Amino acid sequence: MPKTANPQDTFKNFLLKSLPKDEFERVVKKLEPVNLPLGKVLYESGDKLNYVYFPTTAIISLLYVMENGGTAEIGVVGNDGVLGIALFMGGDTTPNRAVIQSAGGAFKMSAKDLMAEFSLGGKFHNLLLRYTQALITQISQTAVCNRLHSVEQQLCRWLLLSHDRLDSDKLVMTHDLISNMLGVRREGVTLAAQKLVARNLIKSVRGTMTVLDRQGLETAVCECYKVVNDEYNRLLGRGISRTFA
Amino acid sequence: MPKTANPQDTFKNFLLKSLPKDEFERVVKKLEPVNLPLGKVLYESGDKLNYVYFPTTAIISLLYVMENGGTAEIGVVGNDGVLGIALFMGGDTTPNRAVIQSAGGAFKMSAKDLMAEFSLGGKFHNLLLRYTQALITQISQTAVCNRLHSVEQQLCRWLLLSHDRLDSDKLVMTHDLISNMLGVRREGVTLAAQKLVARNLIKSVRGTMTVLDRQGLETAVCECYKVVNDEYNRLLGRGISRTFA
DNA sequence: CCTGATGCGTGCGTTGCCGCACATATAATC
DNA sequence: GATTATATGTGCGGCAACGCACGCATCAGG
Repeated sequence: MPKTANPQDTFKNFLLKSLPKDEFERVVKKLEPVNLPLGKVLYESGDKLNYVYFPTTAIISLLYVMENGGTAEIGVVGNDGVLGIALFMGGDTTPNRAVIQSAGGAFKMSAKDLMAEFSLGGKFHNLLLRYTQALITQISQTAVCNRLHSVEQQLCRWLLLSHDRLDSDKLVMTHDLISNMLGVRREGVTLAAQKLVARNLIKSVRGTMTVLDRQGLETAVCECYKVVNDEYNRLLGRGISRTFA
Repeated sequence: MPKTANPQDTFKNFLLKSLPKDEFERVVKKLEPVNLPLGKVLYESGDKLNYVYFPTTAIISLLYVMENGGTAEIGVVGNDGVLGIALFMGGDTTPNRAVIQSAGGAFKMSAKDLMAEFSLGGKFHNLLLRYTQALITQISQTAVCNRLHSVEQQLCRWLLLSHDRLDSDKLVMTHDLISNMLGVRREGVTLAAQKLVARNLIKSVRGTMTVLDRQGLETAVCECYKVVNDEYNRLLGRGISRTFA
């Protein structure tokens, strides 16, 4: 690991943190810290994956971009996991765009190094697959939520997913960007946000949303959030949710 | 493999068919043929997975069941793949229900046997992971489609996904069942079906829908179908689509 | 052949979200 | 502190899908 990196930071990523000592020592040598600014596109649809990313404080959004330019988020990756699962799953591209939803740090690892460690079949292999399974649940539940729930509920879910992956209660994010993630109108997000503000669950001012009442949000959200969270707990042995952290 | 089974049938499943000779010989000994009637529930949400299933002529629907009883399909498994990926991904349960959408045959394999072969890290391991990646794309695109496309487009997609996994052009399926899969009203399916009938793309009579104009359906469907199909092609080296079969 | 069950067609009022237009409010720049 | 860009608030017409209710067609079993 390059001199500038703080080895302590690797522990902010739950996958890396969960590795046994020997594997961790080997993996950490292959990691390179990177800073990821808001809006940066890590992968474009169809790109060859040269690196995978283990976020520490950054949050990455997986988006599908339609032919007509419309977008919809299919999942989100933060300190709970890794971006680039398609690599070890055997494709070397994905049909999705990966964009930084919240600026922050991550560690990147080359495709070659990742595959070398993955093929050893140790805890690393196991953890990556379990994480993938958890991500599948997240994507599945996104599908369900898109089908059956209101914009307001989906906004709650989105806020909680983001909040879980942040240190702060403040999300730097415009209604317009959120609308792109959720695949709804910007006005729809504004309306939904207003309802949450009226219930004193969040604060929403120009470019930032602040979580005021985490528990309240959890009662307002649809069951989808809990389903996903329980799966993360079960599969990765640790809650992502900050409620039970 | 038990005496009753026809070894030839294993080739109807594309994953099994793609195995190299030595691995195939080993795997096929562990397979047991089963007949799967319409509506049978193979896994309930949270069930421990004792078997995985390699469909040959059956089609299995992966459903999420909401607390209020509402359902939505997140993906479909047929002769293109295998039901029970959560097993080798490291969970031993899934939060979804798996139900037979179209009656037919499959081969089942015990969890123990599957894991033994999977852990050898051969082509079997590789194929299962690549298939999982393709399934992830299918689920992702379901999420996108649920968000952005009309019931009519989704019905087209659903019809094509089913048609691809069948020998026949006739789908034994009521509007009511389809509405449960798509997570929409029964009347919505009726309306959408009528529009497709008016365009001479399908026939729809009490309990069966028949594909009349496969190409026409493909022009009517949203891009989601092609995205998924291209990924299956790319990852598994063979089209699922019957257009290019 | 009758009867009940099942599947499909249709109408009606309601709702949630859309697209658009535009007003206002808050930064950022000079 | 005036100007410009960006972010949010609001209103309006339109539409797709919803929930509900009911009628009609088809099928299975006595």
